[in-house]
Amino acid sequence: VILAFRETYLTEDHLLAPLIRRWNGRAALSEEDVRAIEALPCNRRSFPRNAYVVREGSAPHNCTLLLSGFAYRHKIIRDGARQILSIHIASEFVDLQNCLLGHADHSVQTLGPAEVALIPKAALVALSASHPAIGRAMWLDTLLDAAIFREWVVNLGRRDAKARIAHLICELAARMDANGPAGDGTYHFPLTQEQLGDATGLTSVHTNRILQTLRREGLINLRSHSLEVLDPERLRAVGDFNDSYLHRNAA
Amino acid sequence: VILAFRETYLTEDHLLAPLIRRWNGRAALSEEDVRAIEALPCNRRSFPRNAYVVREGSAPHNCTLLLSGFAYRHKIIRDGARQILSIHIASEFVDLQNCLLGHADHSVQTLGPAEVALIPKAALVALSASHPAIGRAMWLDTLLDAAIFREWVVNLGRRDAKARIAHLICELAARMDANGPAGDGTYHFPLTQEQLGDATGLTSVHTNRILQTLRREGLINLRSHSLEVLDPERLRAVGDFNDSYLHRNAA
DNA sequence: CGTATTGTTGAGCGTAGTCAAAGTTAGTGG
DNA sequence: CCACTAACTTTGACTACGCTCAACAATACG
Repeated sequence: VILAFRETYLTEDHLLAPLIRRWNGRAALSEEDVRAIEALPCNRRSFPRNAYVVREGSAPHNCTLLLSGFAYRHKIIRDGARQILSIHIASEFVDLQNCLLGHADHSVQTLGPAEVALIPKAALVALSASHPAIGRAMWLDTLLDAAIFREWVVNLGRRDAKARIAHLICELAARMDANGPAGDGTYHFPLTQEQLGDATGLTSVHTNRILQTLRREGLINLRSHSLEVLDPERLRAVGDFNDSYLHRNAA
Repeated sequence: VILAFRETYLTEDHLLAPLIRRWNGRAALSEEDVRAIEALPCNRRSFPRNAYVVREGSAPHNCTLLLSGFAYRHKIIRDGARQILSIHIASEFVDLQNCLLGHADHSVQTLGPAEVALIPKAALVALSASHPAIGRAMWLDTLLDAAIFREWVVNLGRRDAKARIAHLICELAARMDANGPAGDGTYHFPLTQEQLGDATGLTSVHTNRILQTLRREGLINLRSHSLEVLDPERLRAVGDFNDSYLHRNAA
């Protein structure tokens, strides 16, 4: 609404419109920038649930923008245990780092069915060099990614199981609120309890027990793939959640 | 040696020479790029041990390049517990993210005395826009940072105490090897056991016990601030360490 | 040389893990 | 549409890794 004047030259039905909208929301892109993004070669692709988008060790030549659905990144360690590194929602890149890194150091998988746009990494790198505002937007995306990783380090290293799970729920809710207009505290929550455990460094059994106490205490209602945050303020307190690491005002 | 032809236009005694050398080591910078870096406004500053370089919540207008010594980044959570997020060695930026993020989401502190170069963040941002190769180098620095954070997430989430500590030691040794020509398996290791615990999500008491078993098993020799890696291969096995996440060949 | 910091040890405890089984839900094919 | 199956969730009993608290020893430093 406020940004309407900026958007006169946006093509709403372009495949990359969600990306342009997200970047434009923090610092205005010039019309030339927008045209250059719209001119990127890209392909739409659909994935079923649990499909691998990127495999650890591979050398992808595309970057993947998530258009709809959810995806997660993870590493498998020697003994077969899995650690989830991040959860991604629509309009985010799931593997922007592969623009400059030669091989993928972790895998990316869908949660539920998802649609993506594949963009050749060479085209993105060239664009970042020729259009400084876009280069800056990609760099900032990387910085925001890293800020979330740092908070996860804290979550795993220094919070107990209940706080870890509450924190993760708060983070996802906050990020989804930022994307859509949100409102009623109800979210699509696509993680199984096993995946939630793999994201928080816990077993699925213990995750289950903690979720029961969060339910019993009237903080959340989570069943099937639907999450209801009943008492956001207390949940944030339990999870020691402070959204400043998300840098919502960053430009 | 191999890069000698590139380095004819490098000024070896410039304050930012370590930075130029590091960046030049992965992808050749043009003479114009090097001149632009050398023209950056910057100030040398010395810090004593345990000095705060950046405080969480502040809005710095400089970025800090570590010239000598060590520094670490950390967050303090509500109950006072500390989580160390990363350890930095000479020639690395300790807070490059503050170029684009408005406020620091964590603190940076020295280990031992350290010398730094302070560069106005506005100058770095401008340079990244006007010189694509430099913008790319900064973006890559951020990506490498993030890759290490991801590995730490795995370390904290899915490895037991012994593997966590072994892994951290392997990582630091590998990064120091990459910097200096290294060789004999002896390193300056500036962390106290309490700090080592804060980096691995453990208490100092348990860290102490684990270090004793690593010593007893003939893997390392760590006393005072001197680390000797006695059996690198077995240490890597114990720590489930694979250096591919460090992307040593990235350009 | 004295004091603060860092490292070491012991005893007891608690959070989270393991293993195994049963219950529930969702998805698939006849 | 229902039956069957696979995936996911829940429960219980037992275990263990790492924490807490407290005291003491060694080292570094002014």
